[in-house]
Amino acid sequence: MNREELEAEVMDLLQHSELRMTPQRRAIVRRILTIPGHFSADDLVTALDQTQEEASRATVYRLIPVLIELGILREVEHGYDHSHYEVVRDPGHHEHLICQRCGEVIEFVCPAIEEAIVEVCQEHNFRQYQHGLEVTGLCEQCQQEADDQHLSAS
Amino acid sequence: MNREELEAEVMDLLQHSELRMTPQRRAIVRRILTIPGHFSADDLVTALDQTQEEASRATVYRLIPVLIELGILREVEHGYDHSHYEVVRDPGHHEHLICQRCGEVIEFVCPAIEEAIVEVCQEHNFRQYQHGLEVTGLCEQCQQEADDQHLSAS
DNA sequence: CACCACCTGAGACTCAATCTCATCTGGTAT
DNA sequence: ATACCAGATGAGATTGAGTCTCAGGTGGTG
Repeated sequence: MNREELEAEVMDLLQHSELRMTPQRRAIVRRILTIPGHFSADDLVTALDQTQEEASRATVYRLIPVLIELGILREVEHGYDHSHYEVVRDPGHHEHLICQRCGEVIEFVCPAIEEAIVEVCQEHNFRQYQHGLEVTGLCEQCQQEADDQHLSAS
Repeated sequence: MNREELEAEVMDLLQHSELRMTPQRRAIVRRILTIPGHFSADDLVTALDQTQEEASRATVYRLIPVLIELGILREVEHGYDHSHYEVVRDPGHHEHLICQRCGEVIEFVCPAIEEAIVEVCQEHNFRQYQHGLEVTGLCEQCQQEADDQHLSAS
């Protein structure tokens, strides 16, 4: 799905919810869809400030939970900083490997994990909305660097 | 492993790192090990304040990342509030089902997921330190209540 | 085209988390 | 024992992400 189609779909979703379409909300959605990776709420505020598009911090912060509720955004916790979000682009939910040292985020998909989660939810009669798996550790390069550092220190 | 053994092991870990053993650090570790479930940094500060044990907020906040680094604590994100932590008690790492409505946290273990993660890490030459899987949605009771509400609203 | 429930923005506010810096101390070397 | 100092501490100031307030604005329906 390309950006235009996605934007149309999202706008449609908003229109058919009980929400009003306002220039601010359109601007926020448009901006979100042009951000390639993860972003924080404040990144959004800053990005909107820099262009002529108008949407205040309060409005941005108010819209984010709504977009999560609608399944358009998903919260991604990096664990070190404040909240980050990403656009849900189905199909293919992905999980994250996060390097503790350099902060690199490697995305991967794993059907086996998806299936296992569905089974667990059935066992517990839990209705899954979203899930997020984050594996923290060291990426290939940082393993090398960390090991070198450790050797020279001892 | 009971609490005394765990405490001894943790103290040993601290002693053999480059860290100094201070009364404050001992107090914090002892307190952490007596908390049954998840806790926030501020819960810890409050708990220490209430007893005669002494450790300032700054000291608590300074020690938490160290304990995570040592693998003694793990960060658990509830996503709605500030950071929460839990003691790593091996074997049997568990994942979390989190109810968006009432906040209940259901823990579960799933060897299939653990295995899948190990495989993915091997594929990416990633050295795993920790992982956390959080599934958000509705618990059994809240599904019922949310559905009832939805019906009466329409 | 009038109406009003919903939306917005500026800025005050909250409070978890971090920083500062003067003082203290664990643990090693002497 | 004891002197020494890198590392640790605490009280309080500071930061900053996120929330709240409230007066005024507006989308969209009847």
